Amino acid sequence: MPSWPAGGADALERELLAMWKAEALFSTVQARTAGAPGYVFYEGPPTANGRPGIHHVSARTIKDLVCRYHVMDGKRVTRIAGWDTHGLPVELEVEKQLGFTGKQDIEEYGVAEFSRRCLESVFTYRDEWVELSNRIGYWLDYDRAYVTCTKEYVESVWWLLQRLFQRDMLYRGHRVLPYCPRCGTGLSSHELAQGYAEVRDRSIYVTFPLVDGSNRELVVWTTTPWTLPSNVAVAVHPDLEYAEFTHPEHPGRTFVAAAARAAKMEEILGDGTVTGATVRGADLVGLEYRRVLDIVPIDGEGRHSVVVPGEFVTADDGSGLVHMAPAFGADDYAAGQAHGLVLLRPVAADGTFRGTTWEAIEGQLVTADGTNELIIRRLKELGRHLRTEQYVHSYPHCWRCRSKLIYYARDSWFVRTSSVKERMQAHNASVAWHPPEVGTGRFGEWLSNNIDWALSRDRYWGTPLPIWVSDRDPSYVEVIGSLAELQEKAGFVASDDLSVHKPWIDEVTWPAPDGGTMRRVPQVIDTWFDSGAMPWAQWHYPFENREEFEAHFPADFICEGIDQTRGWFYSLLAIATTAFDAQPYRNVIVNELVLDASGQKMSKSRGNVVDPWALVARHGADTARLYLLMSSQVWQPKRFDEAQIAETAGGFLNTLRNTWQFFALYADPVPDGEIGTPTLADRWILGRLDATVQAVRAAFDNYDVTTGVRAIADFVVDDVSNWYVRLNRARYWAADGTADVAAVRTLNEVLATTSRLLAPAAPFVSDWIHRALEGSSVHLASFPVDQGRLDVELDRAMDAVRRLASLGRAARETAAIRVRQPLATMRVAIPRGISAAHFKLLEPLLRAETNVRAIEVVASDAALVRLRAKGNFRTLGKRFGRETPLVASAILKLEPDALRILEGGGTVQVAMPDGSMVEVLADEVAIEREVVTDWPVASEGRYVVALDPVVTEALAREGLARELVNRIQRLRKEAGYDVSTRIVGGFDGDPALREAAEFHRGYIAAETLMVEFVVGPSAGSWDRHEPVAIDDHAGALAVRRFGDGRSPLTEPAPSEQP
RNA sequence: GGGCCUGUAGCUCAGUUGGUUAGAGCGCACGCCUGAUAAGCGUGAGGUCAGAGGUUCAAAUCCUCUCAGGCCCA
Repeated sequence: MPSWPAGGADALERELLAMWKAEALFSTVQARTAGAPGYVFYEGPPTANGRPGIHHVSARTIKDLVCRYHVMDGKRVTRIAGWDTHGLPVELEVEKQLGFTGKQDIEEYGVAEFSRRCLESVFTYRDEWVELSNRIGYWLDYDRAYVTCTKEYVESVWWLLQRLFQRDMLYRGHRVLPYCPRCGTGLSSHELAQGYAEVRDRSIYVTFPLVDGSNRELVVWTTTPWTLPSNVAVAVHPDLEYAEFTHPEHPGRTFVAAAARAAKMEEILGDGTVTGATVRGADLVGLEYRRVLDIVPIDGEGRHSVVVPGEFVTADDGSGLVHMAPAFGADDYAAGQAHGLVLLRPVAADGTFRGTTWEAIEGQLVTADGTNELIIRRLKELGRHLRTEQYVHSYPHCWRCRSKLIYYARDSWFVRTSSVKERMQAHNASVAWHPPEVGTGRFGEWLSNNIDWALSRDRYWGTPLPIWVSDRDPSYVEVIGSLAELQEKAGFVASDDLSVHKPWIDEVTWPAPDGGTMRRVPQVIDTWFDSGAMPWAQWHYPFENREEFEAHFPADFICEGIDQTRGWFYSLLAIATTAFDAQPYRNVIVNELVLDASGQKMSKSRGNVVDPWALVARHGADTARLYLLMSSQVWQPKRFDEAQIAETAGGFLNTLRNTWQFFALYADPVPDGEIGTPTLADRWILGRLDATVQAVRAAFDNYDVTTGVRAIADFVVDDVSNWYVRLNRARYWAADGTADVAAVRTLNEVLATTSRLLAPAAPFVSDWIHRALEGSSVHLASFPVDQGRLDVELDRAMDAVRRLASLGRAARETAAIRVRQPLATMRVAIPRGISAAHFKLLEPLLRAETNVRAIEVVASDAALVRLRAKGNFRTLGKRFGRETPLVASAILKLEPDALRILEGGGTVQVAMPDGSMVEVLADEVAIEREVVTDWPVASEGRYVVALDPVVTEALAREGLARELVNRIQRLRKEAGYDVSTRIVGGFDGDPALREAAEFHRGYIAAETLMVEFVVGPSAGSWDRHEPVAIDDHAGALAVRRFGDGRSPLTEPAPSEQP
């Protein structure tokens, strides 16, 4: 049998990778399952212009496990790689290379060349992604990977968009969007989420004088002074109380603010503030005021300088009166729509003031500190400024360039997702989320607050919106759904992937029916739409591969990080629902973040990022995979502690390797022929194996990968290595040189089946073992099936034996009697559920483990045992409720006769404190045995052992003999003998030791492969000759090889062993 | 401010529908084994189940609040 590769896990895994490559193993597996029933997996496309990190290893390990499991279970699993290639990250990377700072640079540089560079940049790290995935054993088909920027992919996306338009799911509108002035683009909410940061801003209180003839002034609070020139209304809550405040320092002025903000007003105006009459917000609605900064001409239609009602107004902060600039806030825009307000937009696309009558502020960036400064100073000059406060809040920033975002009304195209909200919720309800709370919680919440998907982006490198509009009548719109249509309308032929992108696609025009020209709208679409379109677009559906698409929709399984809640999880569902009212995926595993050892998020700035390559090189991919799978549930944030890797996953693999090495050492070659008679232990371990198979299958079927992998590890460590192999070692090195056939075959099966169980989780080491044992790759094997060999009675009995052995050792420890010293008797008590017959069969094993001559199971009638009754609260509670403790304490007082009745299944009466009698049933009482003895005792639950501590002369002699064996073995080792070296031994010592040696000479000789054993003074040359001290006995031992030509000894034949 | 998750031994984690004395691995201490040996095994110590209330005969488990950490959203 092959020997375990030297050089650690890395060497073993690289050897296998080379083998897999040479064998084309992945394509072989795929080909073999081609005709099998399908199990559909979707790979979420990564953006390959960033490097893969440890969390990608985590997600890919889970994906790989589930896919491998289903393949081994006889399914066809298509595993197509995908690359997300569009979007702002790509553009920004190119901008960085070129030293650009904004869209103007791109325009000047030329969009054509810019797009070319984006295409090049997209695959910067593709090789690293492929290599790392490959290195960790993640199998994907890269040959037909879907790439979102190919003309085929784009065509499928266009087809989907056309379908949405036909279904009235795509429309043009305005929306106030978070907008990055530097990048010149609106951000989607999922992008927005990534850029919140604590900032300190100035907030100001300003006053708007009413023009109703009173001297009242509205107190308005804003955190964005730059929006004040665009103010057209003030919102009040119609049900809120507003009060008039006056102060001697402001003679003749009356300030209006929410009554609930009185304390704030006093803080602003100072001590002596007088609170006057109150009025409901509804009564303020409709009042007009004088504009505070009259620097923007009002040219549009609509109302302005008016008080409007708003349900969103609160009195939690500010003044309870909210300034409205409809172009620069979502609430503001909605209020503008509702109340017919004019839309003032004195800000250009680059975020600077444009079109004001105030020269100083023209061209200033609205988010710049100096701009606010200017405005505040002017407000002070106008006497409208009341107060400036520091205001610390969480404010959105551009997730890439860190610029402060502004909210800005833009022309946009939307997907009408809100109209199918209930359908999305219904589809979501039938998704099996792991863990479930993501589906009901985070994702469910997100869906229930759904708003229309703002689809368009004012950028360059993305799937162009396939919408052409007449330049004469903007209401005439055509949405293109295929390249063929474009060819028909405009003679356009897509020459390459770039040709369907900006700027080339923008050159495609055709005459409009109204006499104008059909020109494409300038926008591209949200990259998330690309990835969410992959179920269709990866097949170039519907232009090709219709059968493939139909066979691969919906997905049985996807797995991504929690950050995809608003990303891919949503875009898949939104597209499937709006376009087809279909559910796109059935089972989802959501994996959480990988944190560093102290629970901090990994980030480049913290410098705590784990390099996956270095990690794999140090520990091996299997170890890394197992650690990520085992250490905690994959949907919990994982503290990544490298020290823990070696402890958890490494420990398990170490045990597995040792077990293998033990097997290879003694069981080579695996004997042919009939298996012979399996021992109880063989039957037991095969039963455990089947139970493990069942547990692992149940866990994997339920997408609980952690529990499944843990079950394998527990089986290998506890059942196989620590118990089965340890107890059966002697069967492998039988004296005649041939190992016990049943033992070898059993362990062979256990290891081979274990390697198949483990293959989805740890594909390298499992394959190595499987090849060594079976001569074929584990990845071509079937996932094990439970063969029903679990004998529950035997299993329980063995479990009892293991517990009792442990207790026996504990009892020895308390009595300070070492295990080598045989003892006469151990009394044990076991729970009623253990089959006596099976226990009896296993008794020799327990005797050997605890080194006792006899085991007595104490029965209920044994004098040494006292029966004690305890209430079984679980059953008692159901029947007696409040009375439970009373009944339980009455049960404690039951007499032995009553207990025997209960043990036999009968019922008895117990006396309650009030003198009444109640009947209790057998299953309401737990009978415990207490060993009444002065022997050393150890117990755990209902398991009890008591050891007879008396060491008789014979036992002492035997103990000494065992000690001698032990010392001779050590000498053999020191002398460097092979395990099969026959030896000659010599011993002399005090009378007790000599007697023990003589008496047990046969036993000693057999244990140590001793051909001759000289007891008493002897001469001659020895390889080793050393004094021994056993307790207070002293002697000397010597060994040498037998038959090495040295002087013969004249010893009588060994005596028979007693 | 809202939503979700987490808090159990020094560390990492289990803990079923509430039920008798809350478990494991690692680490630690002590010991065993020496034919798996640059391995293996055992025993032991170690816990106010984050805290406070509540429901219940009975709470790590259910409810409420508080505290701490994380994520997401405003």
